[in-house]
Amino acid sequence: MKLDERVYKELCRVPRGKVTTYGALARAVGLPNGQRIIGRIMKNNPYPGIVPCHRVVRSDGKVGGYSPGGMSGGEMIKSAMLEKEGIGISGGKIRDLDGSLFEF
DNA sequence: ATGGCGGCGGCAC
DNA sequence: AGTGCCGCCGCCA
Repeated sequence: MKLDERVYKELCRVPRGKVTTYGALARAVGLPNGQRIIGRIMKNNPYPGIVPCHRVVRSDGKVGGYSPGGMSGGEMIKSAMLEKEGIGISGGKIRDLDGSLFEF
């Protein structure tokens, strides 16, 4: 199975209301340092709407990028979606409702 | 087969 | 605490 497939599958395991990181996802598919590849794969996401690519965030607390179909400025949309799923965001950072950093 | 590139990560200022 | 820079690894020309 191609790497992409595994990543998408792995990503689907992430339940609504929770998030994962690029690095974690990379490790999950056997690439300890393949964070970049994950981003690439998200960009090429062939299953928009099926694979929750918006649920992938950066390990430093920022939401990270989002370019569905190559459109730009999708990061705000990404945050909006995350908040809809119960994930708190403020100042471009992922926060829990009480202001503490979100845990992965 | 080689080079360039990317929705990042971590350590160093 | 915030910003910058370099590193690492698979995919597509």
